[in-house]
Amino acid sequence: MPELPEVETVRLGLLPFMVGKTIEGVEQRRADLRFPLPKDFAARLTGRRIEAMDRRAKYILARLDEGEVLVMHLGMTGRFTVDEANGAAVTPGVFAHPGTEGARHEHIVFHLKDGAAIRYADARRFGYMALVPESEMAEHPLFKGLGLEPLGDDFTPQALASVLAGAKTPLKAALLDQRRIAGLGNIYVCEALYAARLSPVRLARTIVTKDGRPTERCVRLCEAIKQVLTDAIAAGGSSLRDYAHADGSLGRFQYSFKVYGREGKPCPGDDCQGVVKRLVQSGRSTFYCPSCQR
DNA sequence: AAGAACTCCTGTTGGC
DNA sequence: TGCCAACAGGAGTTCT
Repeated sequence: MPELPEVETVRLGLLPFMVGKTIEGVEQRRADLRFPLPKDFAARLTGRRIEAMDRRAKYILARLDEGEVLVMHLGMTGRFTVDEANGAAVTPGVFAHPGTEGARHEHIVFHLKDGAAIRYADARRFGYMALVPESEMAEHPLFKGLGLEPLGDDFTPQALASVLAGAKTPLKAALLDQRRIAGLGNIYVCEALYAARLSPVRLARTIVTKDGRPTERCVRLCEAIKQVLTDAIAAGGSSLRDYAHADGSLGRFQYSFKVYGREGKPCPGDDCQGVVKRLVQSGRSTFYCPSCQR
């Protein structure tokens, strides 16, 4: 569920509570999430100090002293809440659920030495955590095949062209493929394609020249991806099912959706009379305007 | 070997 | 109101 902007929002929210802190203990309430949790997970974390928290694609990376990295992926329903040392509860991100709803699926709690607790709940358990030595990150299966970082300096029209060149798959599927670009999900692919006025059905290779150079469409798409993600992060990400409970810590970008979830509504384009259409591509909903996205 | 379909799991929603 | 199918922000595995 969380895509890059939501993961980034969660990371920023956790940052002040976790960086520089030492883990006093870990409650692990089940052996696995999507995958088995690391062997001796709690023991290996206990006593470690969190030196930094970074993000790669949709992964949050907590860099620990002694050289390991705690890798966290939220899957579809992963969410963190923080019990502050002073007893207040904070939700650093966009996935707050009111009341006690989340407690049933609370699988992991990190207790910090300063008294704070970082709680991880995940109803569907598509999230996962791993412990990877810093030196093995680049070669680790989770990261080895990961594609371009869309907000990185090296995400250029040429770089985008190079990962789309020759791809016979529709643009929608290509942009969801984390081996090409890492961090986009269903919402932001739809929104970026709309912003670039490109059809999700168009074959990816058709925005790359025969010799692998970006076409004007590819340049537009590159810009659109960066813009949509940047705007979404600035808005604190998107909160869908829980947006009605907005309390200031929830994302606001859902109010800026142009096409996502807007089937049957008029295209928001200034001089477009089109209607937003929904179709299914590789089992996922795609929303787009057939009139102005070509 | 690329690309699409299936799969994991639980909760919510919309249509009858 | 109740029931149930469809669907949900992801992505690894298995098929074709």
